[in-house]
Amino acid sequence: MDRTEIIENTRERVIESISQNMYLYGVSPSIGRLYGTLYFKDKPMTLDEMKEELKMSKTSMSTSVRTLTELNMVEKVWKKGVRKDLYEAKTDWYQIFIDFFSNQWRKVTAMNVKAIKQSRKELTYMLENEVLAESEKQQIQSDIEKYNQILDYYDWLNRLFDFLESDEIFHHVEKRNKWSE
Amino acid sequence: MDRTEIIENTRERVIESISQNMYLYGVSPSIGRLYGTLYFKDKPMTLDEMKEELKMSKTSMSTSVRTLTELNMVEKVWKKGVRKDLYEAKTDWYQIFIDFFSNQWRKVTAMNVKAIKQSRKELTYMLENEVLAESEKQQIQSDIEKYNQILDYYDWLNRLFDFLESDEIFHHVEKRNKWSE
DNA sequence: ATGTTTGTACAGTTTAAACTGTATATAACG
DNA sequence: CGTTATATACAGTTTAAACTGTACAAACAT
Repeated sequence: MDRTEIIENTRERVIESISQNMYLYGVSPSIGRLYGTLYFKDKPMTLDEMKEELKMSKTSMSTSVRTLTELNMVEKVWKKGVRKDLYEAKTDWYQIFIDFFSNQWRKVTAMNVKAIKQSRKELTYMLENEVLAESEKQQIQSDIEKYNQILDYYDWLNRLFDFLESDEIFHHVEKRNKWSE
Repeated sequence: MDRTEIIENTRERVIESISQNMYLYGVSPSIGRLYGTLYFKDKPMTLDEMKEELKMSKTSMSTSVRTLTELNMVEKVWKKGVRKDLYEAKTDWYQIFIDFFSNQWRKVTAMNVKAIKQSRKELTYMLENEVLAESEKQQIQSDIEKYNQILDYYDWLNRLFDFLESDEIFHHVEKRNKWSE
């Protein structure tokens, strides 16, 4: 095994490890492997280069790159004279982590909040306008209380995301250069 | 449509919304629906009751409950005289959120760190013990620098999890009772 | 002990996600 | 303008995940 091969293997191991773990961001291992590949290439890549490197279809590369773009993990770059689209990996993992929450989680919680408010509205209406048996009333009030607690939680979650998005978090959990220079 | 049905529908909407969004925790919609169902039942449930309620197999209920238990979203409870296992939903979503990171994310980052340290070790060895062309040397040093940056990031991430796990986070992003009493 | 009940392993089936190849729209170039 | 190159929509295929039913092991009751 020659040296170039060893270097290649060390990379391969790390890429594999990154890809296996990217399910935390809700993407498949293949997409993870693509990100890993882009991460180690210091130049931007075209879809054809990715296809070649990963031995996969161009269609897959296209959709995967789109997914990674939506996650803010990859961006399209322009280069004069090059017709093909070029993509490169973003390398600021702190930012990627924070963006993931701000984008993905916020979207999801917003949908939940909507559903809950609608349900709460309907229950409140019943409570105010209908003649109810005592057991029904308690049932409803118990549900409304649950909804309220969930709303408070989502409110907290959003403020947490604000906290992360502003760089305030780095005052309390600071970046350190323990390993890198 | 009578009142009981309306109440049921409002719950159903919220459960559906919860279940659709639980992919953020890496679980399937069915598992989300199970959690939602348990969440609204104020009593613990047996596997047979879940099976009945969701019209699914007992095997699925068993594995789903296990998954939810690993996520700290459900816990087994004991009740004198009842032979069947009883499970109930945990309701402290703040804690669930934090536990998710402390457990799942930490596990994953630990694996990544291991792979990276191994790779870095091999590269460092080459650098110190082999005669290398200048281009190879630069290649290796560039990779090592990448590994170091990743390690610093993971170090930060773990300290962030510490920050969440200690209740320090609640001093900066406090719980509020805006909706609930 | 013996018989019953309950939870889960496992193999097989169904359903959904990932992936490919072709066909087409859009943009770049002469 | 016509021609060529590039990315993506879409239908079809493959692969993986989710789910079920049966069979068995562990726990309990008698």
